[in-house]
Amino acid sequence: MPPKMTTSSYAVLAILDLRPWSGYELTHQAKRSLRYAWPRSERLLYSEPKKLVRLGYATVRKEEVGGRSRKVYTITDAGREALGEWASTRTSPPQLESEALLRFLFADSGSLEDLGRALDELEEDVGELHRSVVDLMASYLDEDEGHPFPDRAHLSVVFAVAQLELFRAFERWIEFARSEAARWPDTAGVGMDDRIRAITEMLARDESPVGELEPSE
Amino acid sequence: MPPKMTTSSYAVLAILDLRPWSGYELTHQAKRSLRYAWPRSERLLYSEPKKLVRLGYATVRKEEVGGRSRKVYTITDAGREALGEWASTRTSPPQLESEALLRFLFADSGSLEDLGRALDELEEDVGELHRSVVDLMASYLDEDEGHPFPDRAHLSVVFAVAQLELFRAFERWIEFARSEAARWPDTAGVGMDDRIRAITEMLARDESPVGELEPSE
DNA sequence: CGGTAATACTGCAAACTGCAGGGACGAGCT
DNA sequence: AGCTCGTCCCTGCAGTTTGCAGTATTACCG
Repeated sequence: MPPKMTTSSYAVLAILDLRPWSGYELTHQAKRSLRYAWPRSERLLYSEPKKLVRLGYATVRKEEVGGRSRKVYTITDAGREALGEWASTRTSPPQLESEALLRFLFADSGSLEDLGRALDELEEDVGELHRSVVDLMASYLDEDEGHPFPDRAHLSVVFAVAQLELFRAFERWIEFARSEAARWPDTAGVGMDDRIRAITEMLARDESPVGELEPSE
Repeated sequence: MPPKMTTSSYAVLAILDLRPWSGYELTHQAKRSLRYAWPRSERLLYSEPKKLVRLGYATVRKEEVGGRSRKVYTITDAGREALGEWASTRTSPPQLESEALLRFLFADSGSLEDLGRALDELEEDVGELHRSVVDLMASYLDEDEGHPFPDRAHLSVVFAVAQLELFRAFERWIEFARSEAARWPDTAGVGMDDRIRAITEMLARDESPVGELEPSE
């Protein structure tokens, strides 16, 4: 049986469609683009192109650059065809993985300080991603640098808008969560008090309490 | 060597801290809570409690409910202690996985219709999650239902605020992306035109183009 | 009396991750 | 001349996680 094409395989194939890359370059390119919508380990990114070769969707050639060898992968016509077919299949639903949010949900296992730290860490992590996207946009405008694939700029820029909207949503929530937690005497036992009930009522009406509700005391 | 505690193990342990559950109940409870911040397969959720038992963090007892047997897991003191220690460790950075966003980034592998469909599918999937959270909030206010663990309501409600902020951010972006794509003659070859440059400049200044910029024509 | 759904799991192959390891090269330091 | 440090360029392996198939009982509906 031939190996199965996963979404990760198609993601790598799509990168290969931009230009030929060595395994090493590919993992680093993926770190800059895939990371924001399809995060995968470096290890997998080294393995996928081999699978693509076995399936006839790519070819390898070994290059020797001064004693150091590298494997350069190139997409084939069959590979481009497979990509086109992928574009017409149903996408899988989006998934968010956040240990900090998980900690928040089960914050009564720890102290208020633990909760505060989890929020700080989330802010730090999101802030780092946020800055890196803003910097990337600045580099697209730079006269010397510019976009690595200028005629694809519309896709990566509108894609970046999605990231920044999500980061901003996270940051707004962190503020909100901090101001709520500030009035809790402890992580446990607050329950459905008047304020929490008011927030729940807004949510049940699909309204946002963030920035709308007066901060409590 | 004893098995290693992963974040998933702690997540299951935290659910077990609420009350004892059977494996079956646990997987269904997890589907309603973990899903939004730490999505894991049903299969894993059946395996984790066994590991917790091997580590002494939980105990099992077999119950016979009318010929049908079930394994009920209960947290131990050692388990509660482990939970407390988990609360003080560094959280891992948040990660988003969205095949629809991935498709958008590589939309030039397909047609404009493919792109539109990917956005429709994302809207559908996010809408479903969005509605399920709103419904959950309504059930917390219901006189008959209420919150399953009333004194934990503050945590799950503020947690739900995060979900809804993120869903709204997604939905706003989908609108924006659709209106941008509407003026593209094709998925490929638009590149850094005046409008995309204007958006890039806003992003590089960390401003949001969503709802700010006039819709094009 | 048969069909479908819900209850309540387990086994297994395949996908994916993290870490360790291993050479070769270039730059900078002593 | 020899040394370390960082970057280049991957591979092997053990362990985690997923998806699917399979199993067996009870409950409800027509």
